[in-house]
Amino acid sequence: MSDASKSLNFLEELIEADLASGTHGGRVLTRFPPEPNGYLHIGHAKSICLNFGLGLKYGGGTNLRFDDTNPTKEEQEYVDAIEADVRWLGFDWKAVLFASDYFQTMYDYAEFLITRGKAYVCDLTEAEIRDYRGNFHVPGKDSPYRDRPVEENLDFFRRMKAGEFPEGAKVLRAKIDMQSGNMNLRDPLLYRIRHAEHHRTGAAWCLYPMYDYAHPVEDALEGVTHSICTLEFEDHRPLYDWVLEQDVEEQFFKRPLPKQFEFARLNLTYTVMSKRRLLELVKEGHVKGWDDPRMSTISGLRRRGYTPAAVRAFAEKVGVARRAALSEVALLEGAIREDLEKAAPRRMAVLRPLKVTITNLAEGEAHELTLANHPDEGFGTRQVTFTRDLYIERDDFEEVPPKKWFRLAPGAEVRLKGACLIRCEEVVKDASGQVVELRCTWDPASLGGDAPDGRKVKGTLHWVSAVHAVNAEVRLYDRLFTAEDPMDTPEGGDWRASLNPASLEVLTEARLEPSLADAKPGDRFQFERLGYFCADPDSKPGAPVFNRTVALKDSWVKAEAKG
RNA sequence: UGGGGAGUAGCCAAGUGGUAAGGCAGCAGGUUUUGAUCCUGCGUAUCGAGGGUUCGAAUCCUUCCUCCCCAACCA
Repeated sequence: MSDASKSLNFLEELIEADLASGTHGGRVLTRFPPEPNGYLHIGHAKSICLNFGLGLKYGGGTNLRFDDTNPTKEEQEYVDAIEADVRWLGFDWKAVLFASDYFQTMYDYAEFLITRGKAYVCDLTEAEIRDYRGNFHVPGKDSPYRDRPVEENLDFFRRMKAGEFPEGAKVLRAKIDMQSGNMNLRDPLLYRIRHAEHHRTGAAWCLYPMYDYAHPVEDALEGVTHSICTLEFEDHRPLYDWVLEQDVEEQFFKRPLPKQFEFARLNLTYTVMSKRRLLELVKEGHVKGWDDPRMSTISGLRRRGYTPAAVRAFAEKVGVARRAALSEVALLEGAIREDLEKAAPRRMAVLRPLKVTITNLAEGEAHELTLANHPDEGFGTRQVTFTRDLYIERDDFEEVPPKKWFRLAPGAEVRLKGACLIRCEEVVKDASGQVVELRCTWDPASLGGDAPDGRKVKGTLHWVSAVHAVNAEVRLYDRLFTAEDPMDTPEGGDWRASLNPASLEVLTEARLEPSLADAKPGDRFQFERLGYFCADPDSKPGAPVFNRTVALKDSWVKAEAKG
């Protein structure tokens, strides 16, 4: 994948500069630090590919570290799902670690900060703290507890740990600068009391560290060299550095200290990308679950039929930079088409069946045909049966064909893929005028696909034999939102307003060629002329359910639209 | 009336003073038993705007404009 001519992104440049100057002794260690409070989405996939990619490229590896510092939100279920998603994407971590692994060290370092007069126990209420903090235009004012003596701070902090105080009664704060223009430096909270069961440490602690304190400590303890996060943490960088730099005698952290770098998070058109919004979609029933194929979650993409390689290729194509960007889903769709074009075996499937009778073929007469599984002969062949009763796609027939119509129409001749040429002789309608059957004749001389007399047909249709076909459910997905940026709502608007009511269409009458009868969940195919499809976990032997991953590009719809 | 960032074609994104890579999308044509794939060709990008420095500026200086992030005991 790495082409010598390919330019480096800014993080690779930074790392190579550090490597050249020997800043970290030639070492590179990155980390991917999810909070186990939800499922990973395509935005996380970008971060995973970035962090693990860098770890791989520069030989140092990457830690998977769960930032489990808030027991009220985190669960083991999410830990398991996140590990599975990272593995599915194809990455291997150097170690699986947890912020909770460091709770004792973090506590010890906090006592150290207190001892050095760098942190204090504050008794202000939550509302008071907010009030004292000021705002963008008004500087904060010092807490009345700011100059509490060291011994008193230590005593209170230990008693906080011992569980003597209720939640909210006291917090530990860094003593930095209540006047700072950077709100993060106005004596940020380091610890808060939570009498809650933690998914890993149980009831061992009732004191939990805040992200801004925990994160740099974790990175330093693990020897992370480049701590890569998204742009919104930019203003937190001075605090990240402050926390580590208080260790002046280097008792806690080895040098050099890790450094934080920020990149722009991924945004995709026609979708939402925050855990909170995704959770709302699930809870409010707009989708069927975290792994609904319309979701931008990794589990959703997987169920939709995306391959890990396609997601990785997408992450590579979208690039890394520091400017907030909104990437087009078309890039993601292009990535999966590109991968599946090479990898997916071809099959014939009729989504909306229209009956075709070959009138000059005897009842019971059958021709066994051999079809290639892929343009690449290495994929081998399979047998299908051509009989008198067939189904073709309803969309492939027009009673009054538009200009440049290559498909079937009264009197028109087309090729049935891998079979023969047929001509439409008669259109049968029901009482309501609906076309219910096409009576056609075939040219026996064209068996195999071409007419010996050299006459050409422009259209080739996919088809299945009625008696041999297996019935299936096929789910067609469209974008979940109709707005490019659902979050960019007009004044007072709700992002849900642009939810696409037609994002899912379930087809229950699809007919598939028999080789698809026992498709296993996760099996991917190209249904000729339609798109790429993936067998859903809802499939049963003999009763497959397919999800459309992405449709094939279709220049006919454009030509038709233009007239 | 604070602090921190960012502005290069429809969307991403290289470029780090020497005269604007690449990908995606789009358009046109060719091949084709998938209107797919594949192949070929196609973009005057006022490099956010003005001013300046320089033989030479997307790159340096300056003024201005626009957009994003920050006021959880979330991460």
